[in-house]
Amino acid sequence: MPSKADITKAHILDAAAALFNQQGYAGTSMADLMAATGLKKGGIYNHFRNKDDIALAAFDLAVSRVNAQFMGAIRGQRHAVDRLMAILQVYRHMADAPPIAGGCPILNTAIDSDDVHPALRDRARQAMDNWRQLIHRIVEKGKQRGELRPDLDPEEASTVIIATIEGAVMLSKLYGDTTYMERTLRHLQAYVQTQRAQHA
Amino acid sequence: MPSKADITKAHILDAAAALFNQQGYAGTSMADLMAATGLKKGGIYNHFRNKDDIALAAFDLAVSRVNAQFMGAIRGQRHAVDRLMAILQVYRHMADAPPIAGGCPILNTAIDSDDVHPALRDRARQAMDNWRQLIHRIVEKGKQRGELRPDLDPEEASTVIIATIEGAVMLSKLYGDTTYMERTLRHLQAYVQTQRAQHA
Amino acid sequence: MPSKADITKAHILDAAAALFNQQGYAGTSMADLMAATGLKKGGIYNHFRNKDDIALAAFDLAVSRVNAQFMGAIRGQRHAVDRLMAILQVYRHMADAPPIAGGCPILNTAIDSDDVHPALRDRARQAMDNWRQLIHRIVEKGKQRGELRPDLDPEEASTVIIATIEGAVMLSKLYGDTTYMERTLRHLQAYVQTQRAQHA
Amino acid sequence: MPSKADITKAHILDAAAALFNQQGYAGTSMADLMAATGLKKGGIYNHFRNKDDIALAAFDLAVSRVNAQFMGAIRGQRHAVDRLMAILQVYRHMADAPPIAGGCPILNTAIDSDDVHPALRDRARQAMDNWRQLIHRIVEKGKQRGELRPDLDPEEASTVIIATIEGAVMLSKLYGDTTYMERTLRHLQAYVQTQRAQHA
DNA sequence: ACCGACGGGACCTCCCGTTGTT
DNA sequence: AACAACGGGAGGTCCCGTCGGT
Repeated sequence: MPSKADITKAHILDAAAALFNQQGYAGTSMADLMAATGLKKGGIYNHFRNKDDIALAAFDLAVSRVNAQFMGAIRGQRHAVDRLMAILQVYRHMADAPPIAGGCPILNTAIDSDDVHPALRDRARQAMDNWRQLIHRIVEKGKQRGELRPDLDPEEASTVIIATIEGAVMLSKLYGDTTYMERTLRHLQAYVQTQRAQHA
Repeated sequence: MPSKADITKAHILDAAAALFNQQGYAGTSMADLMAATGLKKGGIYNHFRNKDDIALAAFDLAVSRVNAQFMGAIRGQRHAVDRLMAILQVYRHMADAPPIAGGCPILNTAIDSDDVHPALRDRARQAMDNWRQLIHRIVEKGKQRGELRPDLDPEEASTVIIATIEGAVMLSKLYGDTTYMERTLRHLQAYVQTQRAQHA
Repeated sequence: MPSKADITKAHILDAAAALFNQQGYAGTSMADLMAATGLKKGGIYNHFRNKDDIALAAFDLAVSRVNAQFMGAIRGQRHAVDRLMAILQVYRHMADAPPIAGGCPILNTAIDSDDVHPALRDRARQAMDNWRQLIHRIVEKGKQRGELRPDLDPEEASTVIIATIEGAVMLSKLYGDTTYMERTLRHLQAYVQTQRAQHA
Repeated sequence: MPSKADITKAHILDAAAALFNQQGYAGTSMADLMAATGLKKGGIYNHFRNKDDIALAAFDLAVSRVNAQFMGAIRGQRHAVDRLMAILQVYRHMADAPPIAGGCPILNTAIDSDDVHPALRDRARQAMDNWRQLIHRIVEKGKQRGELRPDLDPEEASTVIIATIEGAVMLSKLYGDTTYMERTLRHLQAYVQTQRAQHA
């Protein structure tokens, strides 16, 4: 049973997540937040200590939205290859119903916060760690189960997959054209299939 | 014979390129530029109309620095595979002597300017176009010469290579660890080698 | 029941009306307003969007102050000649208790805004229209009632009276000497008396 | 034989007179002057110590232009009434070929400088004195010669004529409509004719 | 005699955060 | 819990004037 405070706080974070993800930390003002939430300054500062506080919580919300998509996608899949393919599939349809406006929050925050906002950068690192470990575990477990080639390095697999996806997210966003994402996903799908263990 | 104005302007752009690339457009203030250049506002505004003007010129400078590295790297190479490998090699040693502080200016500007600064975003698009076409031409010519597999799609190759590199730049920067770049480069090198045409 | 905001806003406009009327639009800075109101920038910008907004509202206030004097003066008078004389009388005693420091706001704004500030100039036109119509109506009604000569042109009468008064305001202000105003009023009073209808 | 310095100085003053007369002292920047003259800052400051210096000299130039029109108009006239009518006539055709853009420089400067720029205000006073004395002398001499009514007060005549004209200048400028000037001139011409001495 | 480069400061506006009030 | 009012400062831009060069 959410209290009124929780509802307002969630409402603020919902708007803040979109704004910060699109405009960046320095590019988003409290006035932007006031306009987006319909609240006045006092109404916002009742729930957060300062702009930093909002940005950090909004980042967490944005990441959790994206993660929810991953979790939903891999839930039904048991085989490591299927799980990896499911993750890739998430990005194929992300343009249609994005979990958060403005592209990948981890990528955005990593670029935006670097050299500027250590607290945010640490959050971005942590979120990236979680994502890397998600893929890492899938690969590790797939190897144990004999679903993936035994010589596949989980570190390299997770790094390559994530790097390629993030680069594709950037390209598609920069051009406003999902073609770049699709080309990249095709490549990654082929790569993943290549890692499938060969049955004797 | 560069005039004093040219020297000062170059000095401003040198500082601005580093600042904007690290802190972003909104995150960089004219006061930052004053501190970095040692000039006062009057001295800076004598050479540029406004902050936008500086940011755009600084971006061009940063991109030209990176491009210069590419051009130098592929100059000695004739074979398409060698040329692509040379480009990858540039990123292997980029951490040691970066052409510009703060990482890839195209990536940074693409993320920073999106939804916020159309003029900068257009510059980023244009710079990205140039880079894509560089790789595209190498692949195209390589196919014509029979150096690369005839079924290799130049669009996909350029997209995949760039996306993966940019993602790796982001990862290495986020963690302050070149391991991610190295892993990714290893993967890309293998990918490029795979595209080499098989002689009968 | 005026809210605190209304009081502060009125306080700002009171100071702004005097400042703009004396120093002009370009000659009055927000720092001047801060000093005159005792408020800081945040306090002022909470009530007005920008300097223009303040200047326009301050002009309206200044004009309304002057108009109030006219209305009070002609209230007790029924005869057209008496009404016109009452208006002239207002200027006779204006130096003792000016409704607004700095002289006639319409004159000041007309000169100050011309070729420079279209919005202010339009306000000045509108205020001048109101004033002209006030005199115009007095003359028109006086003719209908047979109080004024039937050959008197209301347009010319209002134009001449206003032009002469404004010129006198300028002269008296320029020299800091009400003699010029008094001479002019004497002339206008004689002019008005001349327009009285001759009874058979 | 004007030196090059004189030519440049006159060129600057020519532009400055128009700018200051239209935009006022505070509303005119050195950058405006640079754009209008085609000179750079150094070129202007070679001939004037500062902005004040330019404004004062430009005002003198503007006034001398207007005065030249008066002098030319009354030169051919010997009778006092004819001379006064000639002065009025100057304003009738001023809209067609104004001696200086922006209206009467004395009026503009009187309003613009009041409460703000004592040096400029003193110049405006002095220019106004000259003008008043011009009319004063015409009236005085006209009375001595028996051309004007012996009971006409030169002080009142000059004050009324000037005040009315200046008010009309303001009205015509404010509305961008010479009708107001024409109505007022008609009134003043009738007034002047009334002052003609009655021959026995 | 004119231009070029620059200092140092004022300009208006917007910023984030705090306080008092309802 | 929300708003209204405000402080104090930083934001980018433009200002006037100086000085070295040519």
